[in-house]
Amino acid sequence: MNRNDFFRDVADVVLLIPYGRVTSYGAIAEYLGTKGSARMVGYAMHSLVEGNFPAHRVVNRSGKLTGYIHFQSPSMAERLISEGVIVEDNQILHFHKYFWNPVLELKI
DNA sequence: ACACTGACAAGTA
DNA sequence: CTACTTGCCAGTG
Repeated sequence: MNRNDFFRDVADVVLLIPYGRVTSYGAIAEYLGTKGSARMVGYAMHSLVEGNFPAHRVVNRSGKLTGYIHFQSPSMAERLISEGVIVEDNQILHFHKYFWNPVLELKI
C-alpha cells in the first residue's frame, strides 16, 4: 500500500482536526498548497478508512456529508453526532460553528 | 495510449 | 436558492 507524500500529508492534517470539529476537502488541499485538487483529498480518504482514522471530520464546503456512503456502521453522521456535531439528513447544521480551517489554525 | 470516473470547489447564469 | 461548466489528477477498464 504505498502512498505518496500527498496522501501522507492529507492524513497528517486530518489527524490534527480537533475532536468535535470538522473541515473541508478544499481547506486541506489549500493548506497543502494544492488548491484546486480537492478531489484528490477525497480520493486519499479511500485509502485511509482503515482503523480509527477520523475521516468523518472531513466534509464538503457546504457541510454536506458527501462521503457517508463509504462508512459502515456507525455511520458518518452517527460518528459526528457522538462528538456533539448536529447533523440532519447528511447536512451539518450551523456548519460555520464547527468548521476548523487548517490554513488559519496551522499557519506558521 | 485513451476515455471516463470521482468522499470537491469556484465561477457563472 | 439551484443548475451547469471548468479545473483538478490518480485509478480503472
